[in-house]
Order: sequence, then C-alpha cells, then structure tokens
Amino acid sequence: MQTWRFRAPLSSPSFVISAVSLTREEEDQVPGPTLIQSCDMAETEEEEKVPAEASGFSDLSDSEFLDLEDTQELSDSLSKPGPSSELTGKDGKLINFTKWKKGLDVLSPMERFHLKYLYVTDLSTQNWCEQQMVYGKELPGFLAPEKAAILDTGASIHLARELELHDLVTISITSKEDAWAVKFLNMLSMIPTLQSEGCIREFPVFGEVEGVLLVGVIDELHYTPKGELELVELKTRRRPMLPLDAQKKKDCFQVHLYKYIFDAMVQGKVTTASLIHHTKLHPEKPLGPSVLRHAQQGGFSVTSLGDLMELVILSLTLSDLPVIDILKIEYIHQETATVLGSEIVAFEEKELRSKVQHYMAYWVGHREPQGVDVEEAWKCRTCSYADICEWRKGGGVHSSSLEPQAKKAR
DNA sequence: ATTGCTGAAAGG
Repeated sequence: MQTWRFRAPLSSPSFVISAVSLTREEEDQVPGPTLIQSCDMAETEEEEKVPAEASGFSDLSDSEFLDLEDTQELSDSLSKPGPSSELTGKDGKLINFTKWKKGLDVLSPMERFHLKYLYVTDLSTQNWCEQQMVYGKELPGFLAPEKAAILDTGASIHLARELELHDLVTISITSKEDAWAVKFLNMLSMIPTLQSEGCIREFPVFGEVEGVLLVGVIDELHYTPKGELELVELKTRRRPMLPLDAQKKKDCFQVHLYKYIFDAMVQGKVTTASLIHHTKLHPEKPLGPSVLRHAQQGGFSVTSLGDLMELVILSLTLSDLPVIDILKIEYIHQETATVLGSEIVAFEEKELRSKVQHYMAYWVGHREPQGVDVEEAWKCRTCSYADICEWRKGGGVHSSSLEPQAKKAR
C-alpha cells in the first residue's frame, strides 16, 4: 500500500523498529487520511511502489563542485594582472565581466549558493554557529558517520510518529511545480483535519521574512483541551540528558520561526505573488498526471498550480485557524523514548525579529559570516569543519579582515 | 529554458 525509504540501519534501536511497524498497512477498510509524498522520477508515470535502490539520498550532485570551480575561476581571474584576458574568456563574451564585477564581495550568499529560499533549519543551524552553517553549504555531506546515524535515528522516530496520524503515498513527479502542488494538496487536506480531529503532523509553512523566502515544516499542531492551538517540536536525543542551554536556545528560535510564519499565513500576509516571485514557479505550467489524479481524488478541481495556490491561501485564511498560542519543545531519549524534558517557551516577537534581521543580513550579503564567541568555542570540539575554519584561525575574526592584501600579490 | 536547481529536518 504505502512505500517509504527507511534510512535507519536495521541495527537501530528497537524503539524505532517497533514504532515504525505501527503503520496502518493492514487497516484496510478505514485508512486514516492519506498524505502524498513526491519523488522525482522522470521516466515512469506509475505511482506508489518505489524500489528501494532508486530511493534514498542520491544527493551530492556535482553542483557544488561547479560552484567551487566558479569561485575558483573568479579568484583566478582576479589575481591575473591584465583585465583583458578574463573579459575575453573561453566563450569570448563579456558576461565574464559582470560575473567578475559581481564576484566575491558583491554576490550575496543567496546568489552564490544559488538559493531561491532558505529552510527554517538553515536559520536555526545558523543560530548554533553561523560559520559552521556556511561551511555546511559550501562543503555538504561532511557529516561524521556517527553523527549522521544519530540524525537518522531521529528522522525515523519522527517518521514513525507521522505515520501514527496518516499514511504516506509516494507518487512520481517530474517538476518542481509538481513538488509544490503535492505540498499544497497535503495542506488542503490537513487544514480541515486539524479543525475536525484536532491534530496534524508535518504541516508545511512558508513565507517571506526580511525579503527572503523561508520554508519549513511544523512537527505537530494540536488543540489543547482548553481549545488553544499548540505547536509541538519533538527533539530526540542520543543520551538521556537534558540539552545544554545553547541547544535549547536554538530549538526555541526554531519554533519561534514556525509560529512567525504560520501566523503570517493564517493572517493572509503570505501571498501567491511573493511565493511565485521567490520560487520562480510557473503557475500556468500543466501539472503532472499523478498530481492531477490525486487532486481530483481529493475533490479539488484544479487545472494549474496557480489555482492550487489560491485555494491554499483561501483555506488558510478562511478556515478559522487561530494563530499559535503555545510553543512546546519536547526532548525524548532515542533508545527508551523517555521524556527528558518538556519546555513551553514564551513567544518574543521583538527578539525574534531582530535575530532574523541579523541572520538575513548575512544571506543578502550585508555582512560577513561570523563564528561563535570564545565562550562557545566548545562547539568547535564536535564541528566537522574545525580544521579548516577561518574563524577559528583568526581567533574570532573573519579572515577577510585579517589579510586583505595577501590575495592581491602573486 | 539562452541564463540550469532544492522534500525539510534529522542532533550537538
């Protein structure tokens, strides 16, 4: 019935395995609400049943190498003596000049990394250590295997909890328009579910913040017995200990972002125009057959992505969804599922805004990235990039301000 | 498509 790629190794803690087996594969007659999951498959139009080999993380495209080559080219051309050579480069066009002019300083990180939007977790990682987050974008896939295993376990625990509330169906898609359509269809089914059942998991959020589109997924939203809308962010931990303050601070920031974006959505502050502008989606591009099929199955007579977007905005604003009242973070032990702690955090909008402004200032190129302060240098102990970190070498100052002349010579 | 592009989060 449903297919999913388990990324957790078979030797992972029994909690994961048993929880995963809670899925409703054999609950034939009355299956829970079904959400759709998209997967990229160019050739086939068949849905469901994805062979395990074709799944998983086929990441690590060569795009990052291209990026590195690009920047290498840029710095090479900068260090060459005459301006003429780079102007008439391989392709003999003067676009090299604009590239050159925009190079290094002028190109914002958003542009340099070819990003149209950011994930909420990009910003919370940035809250942990901005410099580490930057290295993560520059050199992805650098995670220590044992750290990756912890993340993997956490991911499957989250998946197990998601499957408690609904099935997942994998459908094939071929465009980013389809991917967003799937997201929208899921939202269209989840909003009424929240209002009737009182609980949903993995709810997508998106919205423009400080000029940058932010995209994320809320772990859980539910109504309390008092009728308040509560957000729950589950954090699983390898060791049965409460998190350090730095960890709590980061998680707190993450849920603040979720509320900020969710509230903006239900208040009608998020527009289709802004979404299209940032994502460069084509609202009139025809949707793929499997997506159309699921839209009809859900009772939505949509023809285009644009229709679907409008429908989502309407549903968000006209379903009597309240803003989020309570922000809760729950820490549980991975192996035993013991609750280690549960925190209700107060929403501080002013503080959030100034933090977000500060972080976005980096992304739009208004300031250099910075690493942690000396008091938090302990974070470097577990950082994969500690060896190469320019911030550390400079003792807490960015390299560009240390040796500005060094590159010009040569 | 001339000029390309993204499941988000997973934990420390």
